[in-house]
Amino acid sequence: MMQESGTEATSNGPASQNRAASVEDGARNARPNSATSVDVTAADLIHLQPQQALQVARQILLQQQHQQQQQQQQQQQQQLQLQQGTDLKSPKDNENQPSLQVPVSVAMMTPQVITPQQMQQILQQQVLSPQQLQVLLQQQQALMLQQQQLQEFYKKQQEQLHLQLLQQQHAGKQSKEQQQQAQQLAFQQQLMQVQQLQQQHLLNLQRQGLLTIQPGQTALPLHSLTQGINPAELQQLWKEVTNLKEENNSNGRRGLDLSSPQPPKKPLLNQHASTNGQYMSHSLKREGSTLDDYHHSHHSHPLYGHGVCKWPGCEAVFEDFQSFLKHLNNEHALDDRSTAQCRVQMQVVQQLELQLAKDKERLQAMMTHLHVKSTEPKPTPQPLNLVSSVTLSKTAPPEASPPLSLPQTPTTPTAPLTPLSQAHSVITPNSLHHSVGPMRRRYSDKYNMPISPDIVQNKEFYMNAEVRPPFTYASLIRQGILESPEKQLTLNEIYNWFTRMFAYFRRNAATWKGTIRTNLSQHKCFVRVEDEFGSFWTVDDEEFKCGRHIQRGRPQKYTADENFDELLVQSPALVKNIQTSLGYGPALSAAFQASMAENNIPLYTTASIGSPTLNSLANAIREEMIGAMDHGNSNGSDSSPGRSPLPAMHHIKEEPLDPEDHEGPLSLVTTANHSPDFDHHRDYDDDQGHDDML
DNA sequence: GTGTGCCTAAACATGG
DNA sequence: CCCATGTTTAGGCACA
Repeated sequence: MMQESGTEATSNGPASQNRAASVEDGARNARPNSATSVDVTAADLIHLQPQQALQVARQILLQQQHQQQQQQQQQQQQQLQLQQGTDLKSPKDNENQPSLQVPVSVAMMTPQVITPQQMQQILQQQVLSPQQLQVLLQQQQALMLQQQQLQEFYKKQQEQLHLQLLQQQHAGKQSKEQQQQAQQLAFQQQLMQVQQLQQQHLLNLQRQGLLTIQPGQTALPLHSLTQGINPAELQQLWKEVTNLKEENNSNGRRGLDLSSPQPPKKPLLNQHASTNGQYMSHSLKREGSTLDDYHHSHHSHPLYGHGVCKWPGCEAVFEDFQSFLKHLNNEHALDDRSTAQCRVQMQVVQQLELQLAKDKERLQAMMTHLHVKSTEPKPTPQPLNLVSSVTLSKTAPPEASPPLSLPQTPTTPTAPLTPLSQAHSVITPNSLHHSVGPMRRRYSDKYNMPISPDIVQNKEFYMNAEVRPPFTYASLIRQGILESPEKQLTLNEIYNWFTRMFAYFRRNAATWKGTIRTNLSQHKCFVRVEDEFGSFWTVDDEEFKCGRHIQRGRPQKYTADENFDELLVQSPALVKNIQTSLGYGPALSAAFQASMAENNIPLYTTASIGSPTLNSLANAIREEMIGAMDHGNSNGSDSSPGRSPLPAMHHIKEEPLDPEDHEGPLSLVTTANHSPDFDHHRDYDDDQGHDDML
């Protein structure tokens, strides 16, 4: 928990920086031209080629952005006129310029949102894994939610400003302009304050891993920051809220009541509906009844759910909706704090949008890549997602396609390159209909596919996308250990490796950490070694290839016809501890294992009887170790500071042997504990120990 | 239907 | 007592 390192969130590579920058640049560059270029609806995307669909979608978004920008410009002009003219407008003016009621801030909130429906349409053309789809949809939904909240807040903000301005109006025309100027000043000060809060908030988000802002990418968040705060916008924002007086005049005095309907806002909502299908459903719903009805009868305020105030950081509980409304008006009224929170929320939304843009870019690269690949093999119309691809891969003879030799030439550094899916299956749109639930089948398990190539090639992808890596915990732990300089990691370092390498494991730490501990204990391939500074874990790759677990429960029956030699060879309990009981340093232990592997000799211990070769080699290593230990422990480990790379001679937990099995130091009988299928995969021994790259 | 592998939760033990 | 670490067991799920 406490070791959730704070550095992972910023570990994006330069490639993603470039990608994000290009997205931003593209958006900026496209704006001036987009008005004349794109005239495609989301529905048209269905008829497009998969590669084109996303680009068109992006063009649509850019077009929408441009329209919004135009609206903003219009508003600026209109507000300029308003400022130059009299401060108060007649209702007629209001009717003539309905766009005045469109808050710039609200327009800013919906720059790049595609509806889930649109997203589905697009995605169903593509080749996607359920995980990727899930991630996209979650991001999209989060965006929608936040936008709704922001819109509600801005409505309320405007209404409250209406009231204030109405009061000012009653105070007399003479002082009105002065008051406005004073308020404008105060407002700007508030926003400046908010800017600082935003930066803090961004930093927090970054630390929490919610945002991934690369060092070279600072221009983006800074840009959005300044974009949200620049003086022009301050002016705009101020004018915009001050121009709502007429609206209030025509509507009567219902300023503070959030439940008060806002007929002039309907065009705004519908306008959004044109760009946001999900919101359209809301707006249409609202059009059927007043907002009052909406809030009171449906009680589905975006800031109110399950009896809890959903204002950021609030979470106050309320019995009924009315008390919530009171709370909303009292606790979250227009003040410095609320304004700051609102602006922060805007930044959050902007960042999410940015992230979405990046992910869409990534998605496009993925789809382009996979689409090309999908035409190569026979287009089997079956399987579908990675799960199935795993299954397929398992049916294929491993030696026919050694994972290590897969010539992967990434089209994009972040596109997930899943050798198996590319080699053996085609991800079809049907896969989208499959559940996006947790994957129970991960490759590298039964046939012990080395996962290094995939992890290495998709490193950046897994680091940034909250996609569950399609590997078993045991495979991942092994990878982490083998990646370490000393081929050994403490439990804590294993945790850190997971959080560092996989965005997915930056959440639900309690769950996966527990699973890691269970795996370490249950898998015979993980060997715990103790030294004077603590304990660490190493990998017995041979055992990993066998994929055995520590015997749980009652020992399996050992039939007399089992081959005794094989039992010797397969002694996992011995491997689990006797090896380390000799006090071999992990590095040498790894070397030892490698030697064993090269000789195709299963790793067990010097104590175990077996081949003379093994015995002699083990003895030689032991002597070497003893000599080395005389020189003390010198070389430190980067990944495990404060711990000696050489374990102390004293060790370790004793293997809990069954009493009837514990006969003599050699414990040969423990072999009886093994699974009946212990020797199923001996043919893959030649693969061993060569995939500890990185 | 059954066996197997994996994941997850939980209980428990141990040591700092 | 709390927490981290480690072990063990049980149940659920997916798959062959």
